[in-house]
Amino acid sequence: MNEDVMKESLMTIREMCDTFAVTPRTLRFYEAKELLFPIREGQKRLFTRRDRARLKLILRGKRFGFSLEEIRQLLDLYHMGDSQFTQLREGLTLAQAHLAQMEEKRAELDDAIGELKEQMAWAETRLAELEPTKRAS
Amino acid sequence: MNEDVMKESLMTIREMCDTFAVTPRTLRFYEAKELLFPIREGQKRLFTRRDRARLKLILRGKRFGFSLEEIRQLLDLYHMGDSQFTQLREGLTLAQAHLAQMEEKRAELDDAIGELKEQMAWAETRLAELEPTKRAS
DNA sequence: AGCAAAGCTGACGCGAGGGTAAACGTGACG
DNA sequence: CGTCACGTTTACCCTCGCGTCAGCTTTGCT
Repeated sequence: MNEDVMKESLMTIREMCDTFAVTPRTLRFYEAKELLFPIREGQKRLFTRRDRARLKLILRGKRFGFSLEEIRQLLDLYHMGDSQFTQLREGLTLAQAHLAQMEEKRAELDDAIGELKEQMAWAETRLAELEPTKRAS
Repeated sequence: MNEDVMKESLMTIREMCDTFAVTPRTLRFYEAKELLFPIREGQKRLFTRRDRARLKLILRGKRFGFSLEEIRQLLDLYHMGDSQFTQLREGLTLAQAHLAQMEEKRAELDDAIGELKEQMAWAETRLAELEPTKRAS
């Protein structure tokens, strides 16, 4: 029967959490935000292949700094898209904007790291000045 | 009188905002979090030199990725510190931890940027494959 | 006296969940 | 059959760094 097929393709929330290193709370949160659509067996959620694919994309999107809302739109594009072409083009446009943001962020981070290092060097100099004084007195 | 001295050393919330490019809300928020201690003339806040010095450090700390709570602790160390030595040493220790975090963050960001670029390149390839197909059909 | 601008307090909202409680289900064991 | 221990569900408040809104007083200008 298709029950066997289902058994292999459906995962409980626990299995999902172990597989993807997220908490149950997170999966329920994503469901509430309409990012995932697990089916229900009684009260329990059962996650399909589709949910797993979506979750992978969600986690990847988060690493790229997309907001959950942006990710939801991209996922919707993916599954509702009449034309793969349009999906790809819109996805690319969004990705380009985000790439720019990420590179700007990295530049700021570099500046901050440089400035912090300077401050630390200064502090160490002061420390070196103070320590002998302490010993001498 | 010392009123003149005060006038020079005290700033209204507006002047503070213009000087430091922050909103009134931010200054009130920092006061609520005990990062700033403006004096009151009636119900109006008047910010002292000390507040300005603290605000500078707050904004710098934020650029370094410190939380406001961490910044508060550092500022308290600064003003309450019996020994400058201890202040500097503890500050340095905290700074070292943060520097490590920042560099880790930058590494992750670099990875994400690289991965995103790969994905974009792949998407462009697909687009290039799809576009002629569209024209040919 | 009237009115606008600035300032004040207090409360609620966001994003992306975390934490905890209370209730419900389910399986194993005696 | 009871009950013990879990696992899962819904549901509500907490976080952080403010933004935003409503409603109040205070101040200055005409």
